[in-house]
Amino acid sequence: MVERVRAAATELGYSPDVIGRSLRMKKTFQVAFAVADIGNPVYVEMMAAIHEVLDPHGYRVVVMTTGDTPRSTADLVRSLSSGFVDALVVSPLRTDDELVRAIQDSPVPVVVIGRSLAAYGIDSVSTDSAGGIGSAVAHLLETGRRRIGFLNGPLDTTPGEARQRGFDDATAAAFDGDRADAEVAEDFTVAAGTAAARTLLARVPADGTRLDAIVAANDLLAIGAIRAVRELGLTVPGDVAVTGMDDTEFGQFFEPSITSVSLGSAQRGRVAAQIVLDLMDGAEPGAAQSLVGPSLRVRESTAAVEGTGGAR
Amino acid sequence: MVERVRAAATELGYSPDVIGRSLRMKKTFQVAFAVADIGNPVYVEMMAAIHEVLDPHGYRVVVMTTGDTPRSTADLVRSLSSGFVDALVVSPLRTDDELVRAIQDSPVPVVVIGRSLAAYGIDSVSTDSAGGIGSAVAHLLETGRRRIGFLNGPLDTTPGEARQRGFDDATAAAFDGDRADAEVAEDFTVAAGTAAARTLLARVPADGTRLDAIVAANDLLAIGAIRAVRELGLTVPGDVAVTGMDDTEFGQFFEPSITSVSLGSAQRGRVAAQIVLDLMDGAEPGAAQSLVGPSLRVRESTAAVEGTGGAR
DNA sequence: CCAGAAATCGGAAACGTTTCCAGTTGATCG
DNA sequence: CGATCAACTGGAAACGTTTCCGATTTCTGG
Repeated sequence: MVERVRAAATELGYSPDVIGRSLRMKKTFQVAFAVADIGNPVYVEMMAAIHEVLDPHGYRVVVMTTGDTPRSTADLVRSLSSGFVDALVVSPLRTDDELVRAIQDSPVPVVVIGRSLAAYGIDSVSTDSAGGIGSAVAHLLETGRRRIGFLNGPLDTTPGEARQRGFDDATAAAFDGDRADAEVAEDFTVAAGTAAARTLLARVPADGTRLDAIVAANDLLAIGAIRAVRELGLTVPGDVAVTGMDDTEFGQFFEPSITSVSLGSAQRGRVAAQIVLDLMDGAEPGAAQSLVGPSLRVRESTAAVEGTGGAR
Repeated sequence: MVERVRAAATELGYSPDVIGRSLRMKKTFQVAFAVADIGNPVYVEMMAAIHEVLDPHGYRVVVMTTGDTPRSTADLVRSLSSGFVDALVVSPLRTDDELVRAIQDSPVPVVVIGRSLAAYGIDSVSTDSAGGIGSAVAHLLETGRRRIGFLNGPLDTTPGEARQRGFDDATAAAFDGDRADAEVAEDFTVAAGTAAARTLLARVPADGTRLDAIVAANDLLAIGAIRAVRELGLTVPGDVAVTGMDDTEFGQFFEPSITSVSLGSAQRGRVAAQIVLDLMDGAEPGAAQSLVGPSLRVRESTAAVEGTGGAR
């Protein structure tokens, strides 16, 4: 009997109404993914990974944009109380008390991708971007570079802040912060990177040593840096080595291909999605704290220079 | 009184339950966007544009992946009958009768981005990618190129088929198809582009004229082509001019920056979203047929060569 | 001051599903 | 053959909202 009904159901093209079902079951089978800028390749990668994990479990992914203030992100988190999703994955650019409180008060599970909020009992997936910058610096020193410039994005963002700390720590450890110089670009774009890199390259330090390496806080800034280097008639990696961060397709296909620190965006997305599934399955909130380690992908833009060791 | 209630509502952080509301109003305030590969920059751009248009009207965007067969896309369209969205925007790689029928039978408005389905009474937003290829060919001829190769992706896809037709038409019109040669890459990627471009460049035509221009069916293939050209010790645009299609950020920042035919992905997304809004507002289905024209963005990769006119 | 109209208000139905319970049927064992 | 128990079946309640309708109150004009 039951199979005859099933047969008839498929025959007639009947599928149960999701809304009635949701109302009764108090479950929407939807998960929201919220970021400031859905065009950013890093977030696209995360979204694709989240979708990939959640889809087989019957969950749909709803895209939301947060705006770039913690305030608007908090508003969005509060709007979850209207009950259109079963959980939220959010990657905020900046975090403040209001946002933390909104997340803590959320009626549905929330997982944060970005900085660890373990201290507040919030499930989060973080990465060690500071350490990633450190590994880029180490790689440059190992391949014979002597004087390193840092091209960062805005310092009042979570990534900008962490990466700055990473650079300062790494250069302090290596040579007391000497032979290191930093410059902040307007934002994480190629154009801003070119502008800031020009400033960085124009500076002549006291001891007269020229920059022979630039660590950029993401791949777009790295491309900007390469442009600025070439404007001066210098070559990459011959005169100046350049590293990026995020390991985007962009950087892989650029010429020269760009040495980049992968922060495992797809992996972070997958992990966050898995935590969300566990949470909806009744796991203890605030218990999941995951760290996805950075890994350096060495490519052409930091090739050691024959003979001279890369310094001049 | 009503305002006191409103005040109390915000005070207590109350927001009406979306599900109950949807059940009663028979409206979910959600629109689905379905494509085969959400990682593709073109689709990302569309999605961002759709989101941008729909968000202010209170609609959420749900991401779906179709798989790349018309069959799985049709299944997805049929699944709309469960009523989780108010409308669908879909951009199928391939179209067949089953898909057309599924769309016609859909209980909610569907807008197709891709090939025009006006003949079937389906609202669609299309572009003239064939004409776009034509304008690339024309530009190359105007800047003195003499022998043109075409680097296409799979011919059994809607874009691949249209672009091939565009190239054949344009070269037939210009010189009876002489001095033109085509090669099909495995798919629309850099690696496949490099491989196919090698084959293309290796061919020595009867009259001995070497290729001095390559028209690629998208920007990734164009980058692949540039790699293959450089492998032979030739330069772009000096020896060989290269054009791409889609006008991605990728191509803009590549060196040389790539001349590309913009198909207005963002614009197509916006238009589709607007049609969806009209349809949900009671507009006549099947009436909206929009064409977003291609436009050539000339950049470094097709710069005319001084003196020689680019031919050798 | 009253009749009628307008505005306001409260209650009930409806949306489509799942879940629960009571009632019925069928089977098994004493 | 009868009693007990299991399995199955059908009906009703519940989920949270909006909408509709009738009833009550308020307002307006004669």
